[in-house]
Amino acid sequence: MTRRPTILDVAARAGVSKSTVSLVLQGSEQVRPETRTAVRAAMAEIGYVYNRAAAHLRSASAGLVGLVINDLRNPFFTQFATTLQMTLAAEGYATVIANSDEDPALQARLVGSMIEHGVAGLVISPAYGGTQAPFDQLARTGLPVLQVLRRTDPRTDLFPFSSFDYAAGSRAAALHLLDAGARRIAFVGGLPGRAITQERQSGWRAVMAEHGSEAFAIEGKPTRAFGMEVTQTLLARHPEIDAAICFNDLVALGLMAGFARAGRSVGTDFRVVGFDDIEEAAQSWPQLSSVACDIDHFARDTAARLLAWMVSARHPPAESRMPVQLITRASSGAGRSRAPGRP
Amino acid sequence: MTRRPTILDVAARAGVSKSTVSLVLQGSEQVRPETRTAVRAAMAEIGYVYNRAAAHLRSASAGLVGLVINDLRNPFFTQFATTLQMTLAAEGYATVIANSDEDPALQARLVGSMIEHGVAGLVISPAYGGTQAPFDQLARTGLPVLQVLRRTDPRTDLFPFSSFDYAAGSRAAALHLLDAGARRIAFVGGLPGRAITQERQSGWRAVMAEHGSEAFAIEGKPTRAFGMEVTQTLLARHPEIDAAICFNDLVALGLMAGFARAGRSVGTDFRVVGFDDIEEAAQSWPQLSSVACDIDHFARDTAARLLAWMVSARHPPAESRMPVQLITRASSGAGRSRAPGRP
DNA sequence: CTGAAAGCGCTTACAG
DNA sequence: CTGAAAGCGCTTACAG
Repeated sequence: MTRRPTILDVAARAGVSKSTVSLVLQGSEQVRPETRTAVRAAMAEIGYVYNRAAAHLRSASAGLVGLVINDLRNPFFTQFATTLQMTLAAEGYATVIANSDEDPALQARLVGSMIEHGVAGLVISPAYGGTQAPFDQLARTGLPVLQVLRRTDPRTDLFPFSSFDYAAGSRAAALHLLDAGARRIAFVGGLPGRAITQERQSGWRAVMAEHGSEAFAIEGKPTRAFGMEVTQTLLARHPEIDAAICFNDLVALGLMAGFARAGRSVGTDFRVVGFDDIEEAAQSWPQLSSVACDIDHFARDTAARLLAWMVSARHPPAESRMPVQLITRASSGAGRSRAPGRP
Repeated sequence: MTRRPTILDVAARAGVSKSTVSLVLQGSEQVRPETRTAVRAAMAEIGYVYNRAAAHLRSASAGLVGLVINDLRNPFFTQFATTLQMTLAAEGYATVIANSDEDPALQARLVGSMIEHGVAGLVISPAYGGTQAPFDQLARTGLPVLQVLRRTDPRTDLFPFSSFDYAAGSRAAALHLLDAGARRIAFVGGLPGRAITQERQSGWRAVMAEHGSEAFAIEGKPTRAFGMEVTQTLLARHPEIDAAICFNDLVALGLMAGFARAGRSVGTDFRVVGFDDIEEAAQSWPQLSSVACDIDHFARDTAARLLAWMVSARHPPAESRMPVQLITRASSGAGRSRAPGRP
């Protein structure tokens, strides 16, 4: 295995100086087209590979962006990660995706590793718990850092936060269920004490208060298994509940599987609305109504925000909320109509 | 924003030479413990951050591993990617995960980008189609490269291939269904002409041949939607079919949703076995029998293979197959027993 | 155990 | 438009 060719080898082959090769590499306009072509040909002939480490050492950026996700196995985050990566790739940035797996210690190491690798910016959906250390470290670097979907560091001036307008979504879901004939609407799932649980409950709570109904919530893990579990509780101990807004679609699908097992029909006896509108929502039976969060749009928006900050030093607003949309399907006893997310 | 501190700053602060700092950075034994402690303290005080680009430029490796996945949105691959990343992280390697999204052109760019970033090794589950160009480029670098789950380049001496023993899995599934009382077993899903479709069919084909039954396959996309679609075809035009082995669990779940919609019961009238044993298989209703592919084990195994190759120059075998296991549940009319994957 | 020197492969002003 | 020179922040022998 021979030594990897460098710009010196390319320069020798093409009969120019290495500065010229460097300029061609950067797509400079000040090199004659013929020269450029000759240099490109020389590169191809000797199998030249650009060495980013060297470029990075001398200049500012390696064109790397870091993405730290609390749970990459969750399809919602996977979708966000892949779309963000592809959007940034179109702008010439490579994205390093890492999964902190809800582990603050691992997250701290990942953030450290990304800084060492010289990322030009970072997007983080943080794990809960742990210390401020990684954010302090990030603050010291002065790097553009975006908190998305979860806010664990309150310094949104340093780490701007963006998420969806979940409150509007749960309000729309509650109004829709009442409209469809539901009388007692529970909120199912979501870990207690978490900001996102509170946000996804808030619109529903407001509607319940407006209607003088009790806001009955059963909190728990955002999983299918928890949804199935809740079915038992509901059937055995809360027969008066005739509808549920679920923390996410997984809980809703679990709840529906539980009703199926009990031989109870969803969409008439009991109405369900989920959150996220994952692909499966439209493919379950009955089809699941859900508050759609356009994660692709959100990912592209996040990329644009980060690029503006990295490239043009345009600092994003401290907090922003993307609108959501209620998609009504059979599980809430509705047809195919669509109601806007902001009533 | 001030200049990032370098080892020179650390050296000045600690009152040693920069070589000593470098040795401490590498955890060398030849530095006195007191000196080491002093250097570490100096680093913390001035907020020193290791510059990997510089280290990489001078020495061999940046401790980076590349992972290119054809469809990172597929939970099976997501699980593989996250487990591989975490296993390699435990050995001090950072993994750059990228999604080629089944696009050969994008894949070529991603491979090029990873080489430029100086990865020490690469794991690829390749997209189908496109040219050999990226593999030729990889061959020129002499880098350790592992093909996993899909083999698109036949040079397994250069790019060792590993996957699951799907043939044994579909054989076990077919025998189990016959044993449970099924008479006519179809194979549903899997894109025509793909090696993996052929592999997942092969054991079933062999069993059908041994029993003198016709091997009836309906090929198609590996999606829930396709599974639902097939239900119509089956009910309307092939009432004699009383069981199906599905290309993957998504197809199987779609098929089951289709039967549910038609008011037909799965597990008695019709038996279903899926492939992959994704989390949802145990949470659907009825629970789905499936050929389990231990993707976590496979990911750890892949990491070990790659590390052995990168670190100790131990070349893996050209091809290897990991055993699978048939998990029988209600969808095939079985109890909770487990039958081994290799009958 | 520690220090002085060279060099990894680029980019960046600066001359020409 | 092109060339010669310096330097990015490390690691690596090599002396001491």
